[in-house]
This record gives sequence, structure tokens and C-alpha cells, in this order.
Amino acid sequence: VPELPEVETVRRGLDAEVVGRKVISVDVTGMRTVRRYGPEALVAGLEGRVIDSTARRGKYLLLSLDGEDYLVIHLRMSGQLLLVHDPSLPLALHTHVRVGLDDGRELRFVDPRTFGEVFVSGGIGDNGLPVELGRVGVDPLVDDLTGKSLAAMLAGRRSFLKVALLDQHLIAGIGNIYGDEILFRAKVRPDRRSGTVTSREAGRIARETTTVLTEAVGAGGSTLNDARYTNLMGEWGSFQHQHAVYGREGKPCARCGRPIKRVRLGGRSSFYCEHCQV
DNA sequence: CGCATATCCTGACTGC
DNA sequence: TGCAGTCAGGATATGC
Repeated sequence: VPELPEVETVRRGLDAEVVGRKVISVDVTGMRTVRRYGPEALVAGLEGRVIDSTARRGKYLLLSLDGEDYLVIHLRMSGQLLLVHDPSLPLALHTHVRVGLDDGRELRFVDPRTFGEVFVSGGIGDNGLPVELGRVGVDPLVDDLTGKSLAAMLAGRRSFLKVALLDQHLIAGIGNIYGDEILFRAKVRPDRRSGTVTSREAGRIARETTTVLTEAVGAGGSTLNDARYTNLMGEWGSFQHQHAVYGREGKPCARCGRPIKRVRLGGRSSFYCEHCQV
């Protein structure tokens, strides 16, 4: 369940460990991971190239290659990037792509559910980002998410607020966990209709979005018991210990003690406190 | 255009 | 203890 904080944690690891390294080998064993352009395109686009910077947009990880193309990685539900110092170490089950570096280390993409993707971008769009990202929304930690801009996004929408918050074309990076945590702190119910959110509430949601995501990055993201998110080194995040509502159905609200409720919105579970959130 | 729903997939969990 | 069924969810395609 990697969302913005988990992807940002991986990006920081890559920034520290692989920037300046040249790719000397690419081994693709999982065809679904490279379904966009195929294995040959990945090998051709990656071999011999230098990773000279890292970036992130929403949940997309971007590695700039020789200042031209981007290596684009999306972890989706169960994708994991691991950096190993010894390429002869045993492969984790569901290892789909191995990228050998000129310092002898190896980057491995592991993904049991194969929803994740790895590809070299086919070009850069008007927004300076890989064309494949399409019209990706505002990134709360890269751009400035203001109450005013959020209010404009929500205005006139009839969808549930939680569904709008998870729409990557509006705000990029929020998933099911952080969506619930943000709305708890902003004191707004997830099942409110987007268009009914006041400018004052939009201000709180925008502020808490930045706060929650920043705190979560500081904690190295959230590693749930049933998810397999870790950083590049295989270490767990710790923000799961600060979850106020996500996955806490029936447990007492930290603020008022009443049981946390669970509802289904847009096909996914939402957790909230019906007393603290309006 | 907006909004709802189905789809992809494996592993963890539930109930018999 | 084993096994079938359910659920988890990010992005996208499709239907209305």
C-alpha cells in the first residue's frame, strides 16, 4: 500500500545511494512488470546510462537518465525496491527486474501482485514530466496545496470527499490510509459530498494533508502487518503506530473514546470517528 | 464531462 | 488441519 510517504522514503534512499551510478546490466524476468513497452525496451533504454537525479510525482518514482529520459517506477499495491550489496544474494520470491550498477550493487524490483510497473519514458510532456503520467494532480509536498486550490477542486463535485481526495488527477499521492488520517485530523467526515465542503474545512484539509504526509515521511512511511512495504534497505516504516483511524474499526477514538466506524465509499473502506468528524 | 463499477493479482485471513 | 471463499487496493477501461 505504498502512498506518497512510502514512495518519498524510497526516493530519498535512491537519491543517497544510486545517483551518479551507471547501469551496467538489466535482467527482466517478470513480463507484467514491463508490460507498457516490453523487456527489450527497458534493457535498451537503461543499459549504459547514468542515473543523475531522482524525483517523485504523487506515487510515481522518477530516475533521470543522462538528463534526457526518466526511468519510471510505480509500486502500486505490493511493489518493493531493494538495494542489495551482493548480487549473488538469494532472490526474493516475485523478483521481476534486476538492475546491476557500476559499483557492484543491484537494484531489485519485487512485486507479488504484479500491479507495479517499470519503464523508461517515451518522452517528456509540456509539464516537464514523463508523458505516461498524463494529467497528474498537485503533489502536496512538491507543489503548494492551499485551501483555496483544494476548495476549487471540490467545488461542484457530487462525489464523496474521500473519493475526491484519492483522485490522483486532483491531488497526487494520497491513498486509502493517509486519506482517512488526513480527514480525521481535519475533523471532516469521509462521506461528506465534495461540493458541501466549506472553505474553512478545505483550509483544514489542505493543511492537514501537508502535515500528515510530512510527518509520515519523517517516520519512514507506514508498514502494515498485511502489506509488505519497506525502504530500499528492507527496513520498516513506523507511522503505522500513529494511525488514529485507519484499520481501527471498533477501537476507541484517541480523542473522544467512542468506537471508530467503518464505511464503504467508492469501493473501499473508510475509517472515521462519527463524533469528532463532521 | 462526471461518476460508478469491474478488472488486474497474490497473500492473509475467515469460516466451516 | 485443510480448503474454499473473501478481502485488500492504484490506476485504468468501460458503461451510463
